[in-house]
Amino acid sequence: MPDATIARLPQYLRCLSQLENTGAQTVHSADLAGHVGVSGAVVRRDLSYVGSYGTRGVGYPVAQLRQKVITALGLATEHRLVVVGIGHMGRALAGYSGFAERELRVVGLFDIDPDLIGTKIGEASTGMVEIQPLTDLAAFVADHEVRIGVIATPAASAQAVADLLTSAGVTSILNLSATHLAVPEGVVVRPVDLATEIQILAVHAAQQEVR
Amino acid sequence: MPDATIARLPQYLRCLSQLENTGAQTVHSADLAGHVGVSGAVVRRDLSYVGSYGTRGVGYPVAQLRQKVITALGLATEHRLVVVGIGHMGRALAGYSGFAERELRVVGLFDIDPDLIGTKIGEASTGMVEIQPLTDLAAFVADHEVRIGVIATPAASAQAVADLLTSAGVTSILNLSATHLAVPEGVVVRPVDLATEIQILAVHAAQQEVR
DNA sequence: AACTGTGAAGTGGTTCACAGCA
DNA sequence: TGCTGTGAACCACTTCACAGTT
Repeated sequence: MPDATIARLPQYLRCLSQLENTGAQTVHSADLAGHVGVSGAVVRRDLSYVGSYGTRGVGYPVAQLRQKVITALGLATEHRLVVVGIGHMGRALAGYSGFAERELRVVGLFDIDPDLIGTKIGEASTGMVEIQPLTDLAAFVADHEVRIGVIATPAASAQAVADLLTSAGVTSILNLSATHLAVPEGVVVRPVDLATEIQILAVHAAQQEVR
Repeated sequence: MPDATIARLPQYLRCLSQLENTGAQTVHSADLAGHVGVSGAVVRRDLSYVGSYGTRGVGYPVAQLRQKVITALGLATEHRLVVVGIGHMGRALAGYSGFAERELRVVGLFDIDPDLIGTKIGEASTGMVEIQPLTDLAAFVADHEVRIGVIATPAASAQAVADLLTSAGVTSILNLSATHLAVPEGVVVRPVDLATEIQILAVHAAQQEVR
């Protein structure tokens, strides 16, 4: 299943949940497409990956489809993750309420700054988490069988953190640190750099200016 | 020029700047490739977009190449941007020191919360910026000819903010709000949703678990 | 008649592999 | 000999278009 499809499934899911609440029985690919901002063809292709069983001439059964998407996304089980580097970005993640509905649970927060250790952050409803010293990271990850780590540290410490995470058993890393990370075979890293995203926009804007 | 290439150019640039400081005259595609984590072929292809003039058998002249990359990225002129929605994410952006070296300048911060209005945030070195009420957004964008906007509001208000931005002249939007935005023709939106990124990692991790 | 499911074509980007040049 | 520049193959995803099904 393409990453692009995985990225769209949660959006379909949100629509499907709303539809189920309103009591709708079926939904057309075009309806979902409209809400998510893609074409009907994309929706049908995406749903074919989750093992779709719509009815030609009718549409998709809302409830069953919703269940299919839920299992495809692995929302049956909770996914534990740790966040390393509790600056503004780390805080934003720790307090992000959107994680709950995706069964993503921030179970550990880590930072090297002694002043931060012991502080509890996050939403009271979704559970506060205490910031722990970086030295406890490896043991914590191993003990709690965490497989997902977020690196929100400055670039200089990112590689060291990645080494810690991977050696402790993390297989998936979200890298917010704007550096390339070297990781062992089998570990998947997704880099996200907001400065780069804006840079791309700036180049587009500059081109538009010329035209 | 592909977006993927634009995204890599700043990374090459960082290497080139370092190399220039160390006094290196030339650099091989393989050297840059190693630092950025791609193949030499990608580097050469990318550099061909910026109008490369390396020497076969020798490599690229560091100083000239650096200049070429700088102009390709439009770093000659400063790009002004506004951030709407000053939660943790908005704060992270406002205070992000990496913007300076890319000539990205946060000139306006906006929020709807009256308690935040007037607060100044950002790094003292790169310039503090005061949070203004959302009602002043359109006028500010038009007056200061801002072309780039970042939406870091909750999903519910994102579309309204996008409408405000585009009608005031913004042509490029970074959408951190996890919703699809409908915008006029010609406006480019880049969606970034950290929850979705982690979701993709979670699906990969789950698959790995099974294997 | 209406809408799904999917081959087939198209698109954007990466990789290969090698000719071209110092 | 060594490294660049690039056509051509390749791959992943999107779009088209239409046959298939109720």
